[in-house]
Amino acid sequence: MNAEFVELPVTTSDGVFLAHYSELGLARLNFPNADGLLSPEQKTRGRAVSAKQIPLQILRWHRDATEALKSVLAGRATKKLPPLDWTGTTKFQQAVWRAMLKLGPGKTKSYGEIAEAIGKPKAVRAVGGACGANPIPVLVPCHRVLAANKKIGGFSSGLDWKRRLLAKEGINFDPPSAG
DNA sequence: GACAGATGAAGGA
DNA sequence: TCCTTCATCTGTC
Repeated sequence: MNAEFVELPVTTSDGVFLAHYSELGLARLNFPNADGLLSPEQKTRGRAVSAKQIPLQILRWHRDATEALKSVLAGRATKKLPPLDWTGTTKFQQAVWRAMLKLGPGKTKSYGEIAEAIGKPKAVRAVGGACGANPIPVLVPCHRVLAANKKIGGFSSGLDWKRRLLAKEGINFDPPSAG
């Protein structure tokens, strides 16, 4: 397959994300590195992309994605999402991600509740696996999925990001100080 | 076919 | 209340 991917940076107050677009829509979103800057790999790819002609359609998707990303980072609901390219993923994963898209800001569900929502209440561990395979974090709010006892669970891009995103939506996981 | 995983629940100290 | 162990289901190699 000769899938062409266009990579564009998304500058936010939390750093520079990197969005990957295919001809079908947004295919991937990379977090900034710890410094909030583009990683060396991202910088390299960015230079390569800058010389390309970017289709107008992708520029529109990028505008939608940028607005949506900033909305999420501000703790607000996303007004409009670009089409998401989930080519190469399984139906199960897509069902999990669609269930997550229904979660509004400040709302959380457990892995078990997500499993129930897609009609497979016992597939809680598989839901965790699908979350980890999520190529478009933040916009597909896998950070809003918690363990059953409201523990933070895990996050493929680092628990620090998960805590930060949840904190923006009014959900804090800092342990209550002893004193 | 076997193994691994971002879970959940139950039992014991 | 915390830790350990077992059961369950799906994805990947």
